[in-house]
Amino acid sequence: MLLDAGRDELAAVGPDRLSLRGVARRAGVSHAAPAHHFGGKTGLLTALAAEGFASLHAALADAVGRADDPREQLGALGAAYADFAADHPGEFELMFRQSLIDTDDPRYREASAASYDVLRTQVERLQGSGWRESTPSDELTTATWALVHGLSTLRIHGALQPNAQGLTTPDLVRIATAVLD
Amino acid sequence: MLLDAGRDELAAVGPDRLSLRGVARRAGVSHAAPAHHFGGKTGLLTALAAEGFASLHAALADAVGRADDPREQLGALGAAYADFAADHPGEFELMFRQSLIDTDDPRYREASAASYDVLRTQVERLQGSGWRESTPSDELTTATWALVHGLSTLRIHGALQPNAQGLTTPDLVRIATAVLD
DNA sequence: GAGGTTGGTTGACAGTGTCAAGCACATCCC
DNA sequence: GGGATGTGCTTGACACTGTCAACCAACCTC
Repeated sequence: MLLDAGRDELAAVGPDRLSLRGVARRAGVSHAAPAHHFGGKTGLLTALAAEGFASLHAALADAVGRADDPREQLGALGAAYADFAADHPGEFELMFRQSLIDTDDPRYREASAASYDVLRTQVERLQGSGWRESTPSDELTTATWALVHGLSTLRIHGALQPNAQGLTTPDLVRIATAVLD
Repeated sequence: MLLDAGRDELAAVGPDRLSLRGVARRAGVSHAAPAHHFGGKTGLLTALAAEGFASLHAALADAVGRADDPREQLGALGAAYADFAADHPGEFELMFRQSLIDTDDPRYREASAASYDVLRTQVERLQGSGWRESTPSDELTTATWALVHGLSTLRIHGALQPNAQGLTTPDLVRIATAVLD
């Protein structure tokens, strides 16, 4: 499958160095087959990004299901997000590179919105039990997402904080919950 | 100046589509001059990223100087960070793309560490006056940076939250301080 | 004035995305 | 059965890219 080859190439070299011809070599097809099938490089990358959001969505939904207490569920969500970013850095980076993908693609929009909804629902559930009731839920969702997203990306890029490279996912969750409580 | 042309090209097309030959055309020199001068594409991009961190550092230091109250200073820091990201999205994106630059470059390391130090100093000053005393200062700095960084990048990419496109910098600061207080 | 350093130029090379043209093969319609 | 229509892919070309070796013209230093 061409998408599998693309995912492998993405994991191997990252979104910047991914080439259609490399994907074609990996899949054992001619150099122009990927572009033909997906309409161009943007098409393949968009499909991979949408697939990435679908995987993230599955991981988030799974994380929510594993915990009982709403507060633990939110922590599990954050942990799943950070783990996904660390385990699939190529896909994760691609998912937010609007210069490489077509953000108007319906499958991409749908997949990213579904992930967002998992978090929003969880934040609203937690607010329903009294947590930060006075903050508008969309703003609180944005802040939560930004915090987890920022921690995840800064850990991947690892450029800024001198000590951030060694942070484990439980460390990140602890830092985030300390701020959010 | 070759760096000026690089900065212009970065602002015009972004880090992904920047080409050395485009920079050369803009500067009116031969196609190989930029690579010759900076040792390769990575060299030019690293120089631009370091320059970007120097600009960010200047903006942050300036923001701290404009306010009196330590809490207001932290808000001003966040606003300056978000404004920088919004005003120079190409440079900002490049500064965190470790696949495009040489993160071991001493000037890059120094410039990014200087920006981080401004925030760390401010967080410690605020903790000295009683704010979140029990949280380790490096973790609190990391969380603050991650929150502001996440808000800034998500606003630039604008992909996730349905409503995040219209958020102004004061909105972001309000959201961040509501969470951090 | 010789020798080196600095800051370029020119021309080539392999690799890239894209596109038009074609080709094999399956499926449908009669 | 026999075309017609599509689908999935190949082939070959094109312009563009980063990199590299070779060369060159100042300029400074001794």
